[in-house]
Amino acid sequence: MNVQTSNIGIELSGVIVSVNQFKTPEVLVISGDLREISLPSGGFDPINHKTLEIGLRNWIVEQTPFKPEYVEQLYTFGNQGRVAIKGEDVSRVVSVGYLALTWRQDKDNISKSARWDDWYSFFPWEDWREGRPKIIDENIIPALNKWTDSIDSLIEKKSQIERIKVCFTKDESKWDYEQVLERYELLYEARLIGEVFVDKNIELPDEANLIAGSMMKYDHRRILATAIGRLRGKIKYRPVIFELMPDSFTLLQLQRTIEAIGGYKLHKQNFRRMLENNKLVEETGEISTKTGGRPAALFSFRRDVLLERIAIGVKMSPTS
Amino acid sequence: MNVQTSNIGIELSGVIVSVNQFKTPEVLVISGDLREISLPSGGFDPINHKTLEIGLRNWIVEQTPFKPEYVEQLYTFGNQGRVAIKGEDVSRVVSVGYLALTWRQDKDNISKSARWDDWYSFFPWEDWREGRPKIIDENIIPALNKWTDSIDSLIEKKSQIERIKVCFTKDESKWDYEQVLERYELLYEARLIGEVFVDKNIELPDEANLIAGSMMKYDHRRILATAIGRLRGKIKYRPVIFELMPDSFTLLQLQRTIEAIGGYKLHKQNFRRMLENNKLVEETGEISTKTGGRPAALFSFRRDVLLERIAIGVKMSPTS
DNA sequence: TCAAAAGTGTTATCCTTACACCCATGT
DNA sequence: ACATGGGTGTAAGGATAACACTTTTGA
Repeated sequence: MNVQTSNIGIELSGVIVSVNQFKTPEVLVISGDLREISLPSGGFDPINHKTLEIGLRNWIVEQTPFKPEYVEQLYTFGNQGRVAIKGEDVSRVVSVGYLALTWRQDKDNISKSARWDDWYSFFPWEDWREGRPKIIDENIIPALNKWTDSIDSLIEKKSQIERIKVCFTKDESKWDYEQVLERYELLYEARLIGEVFVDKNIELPDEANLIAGSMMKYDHRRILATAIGRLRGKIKYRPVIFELMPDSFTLLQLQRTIEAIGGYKLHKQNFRRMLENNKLVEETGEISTKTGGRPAALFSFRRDVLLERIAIGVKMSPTS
Repeated sequence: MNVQTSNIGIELSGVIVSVNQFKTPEVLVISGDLREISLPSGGFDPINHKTLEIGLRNWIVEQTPFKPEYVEQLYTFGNQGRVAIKGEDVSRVVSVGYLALTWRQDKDNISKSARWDDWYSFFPWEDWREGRPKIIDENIIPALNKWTDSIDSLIEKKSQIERIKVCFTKDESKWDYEQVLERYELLYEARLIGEVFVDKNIELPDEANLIAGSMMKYDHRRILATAIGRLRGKIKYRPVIFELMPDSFTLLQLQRTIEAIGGYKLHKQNFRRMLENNKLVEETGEISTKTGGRPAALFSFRRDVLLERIAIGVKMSPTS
């Protein structure tokens, strides 16, 4: 068998997601010595890890006070940038990214090195809940235009302008909320993502951080972008959203959680009608008085739908 | 960085798909010495392969007379079963699966070791175009029942029976065409998939091949199952189907190709209306007289949709 | 009394699904 | 003439998207 067995390292990284107070989508990060932010991660150990997923779970338990239930593989990255130097060996690192979902009650940070960060701090252009983010037209588009201006090849220039139009369209109705990775890659190529300079061993310009969100170590921000895009797509056809909810919740809490993930607002009545049509939730009979207004009926997820029709999710187009 | 850099091998495998004569979904396979069937594959070489995908493409070009354009990563498998022995080293093999789509005209096999196989020869229970496959009720269900009968734990037995009900439901309207991998895994656990015996180093019972389709080497059939499920899901929301079509085609040819992938028949008028609604195709103005009946208008894919609205695909529920 | 959230009514439009029938060509 | 595939009309039912308004609580 033609399989190379040395000079390759496999890193397992987990994007652990939780929505804080049904409002802020957060990701569990490790902050290192130099204020570097990274995902919980570690090498795959073929002797002690029966499977890749078990390996990842081990690292999460070791590095954080969390033990997620729902875990799904995202993507395997084998980019050139990632090289590990160990003694004399120069080895490539292949990175397997995972997505984990969990609900949590406490809103505090949870240990010295691990904490929860708003994922939009890494992708400020992805949160459209309060309308089109200003950063897009004030910073990103001008910087992208400056970049395309500097491209010599006319064909190349035209195709990049087209790409910008698709990724950051002016027409709000055409914004594709799932293209998180595509937008990240575009900004990366345009050198607006700070990680480019680290990857290429160039000095970091001052503006880099300002324009395009907080940096992460290695390719972890790329993995996070993949996770957000995947999750946004998945809630539309699989009922994964309930992994992020407590056992019982009000309908508005559910709506706000979906909005936090999707990055856009939903229409209340239509959202509730959709829930009814798909029979996704059922009343528990209890009532919550702590919602800040009129007391709300509490609902819980109908676990049966997992068995009945699997192709059910939260299909909703953005509306306010 | 805690990344293990030895005793791991990465294998790249490609599921190269083409639909023969708008009818038979086929996968490019390599047949080895002992009539073993495998996917085009090889090890990731961190020195010569810039990225995983480039590595895979290299192997495909080396092992087959094909050069696919559309390539997408499927999943990374790190199962225990896969162990490589090289000299004294015992190493784990992690397997990165890819899906490639291509159109081809010739219906013949293409070289001594590489050939096209109907993918349903590996998954005969997945082709519902002529109704519910007989193999399900005649072989699979009885064998699965025999298996659950032999389970001691009552809880375990109940949960496996539930799983069978979901995977191989009697209610045709609830058959989930995308759950190809889930059904494969169930059959694997029930020991109806021949590969189990190879993986566990047990002698192969005679019936194994008969019940549950042709075998493949290593975990290649699992990768193929993943590919089929992914492709079936993807054509519903991305216009990937056109990667499998020639530049111009009749509407029935397009319909038959989708049916081949999906494993079920579509309703002609509704299918055409959907194409119109989504503006997926446009008339070329030409007419084909070689279709066997009344001459048909030829259509081509409207490439613009890739730029316009990306969330367009072929959403169709099964109907005859 | 007012802010904040809960909860209900209605309508136009579009998509889905399901009917069934006629048309043009080659053999 | 008939088999084969090409191509169209119509209608019921349901989902979507957009309107706005009333109700109940806590501060």
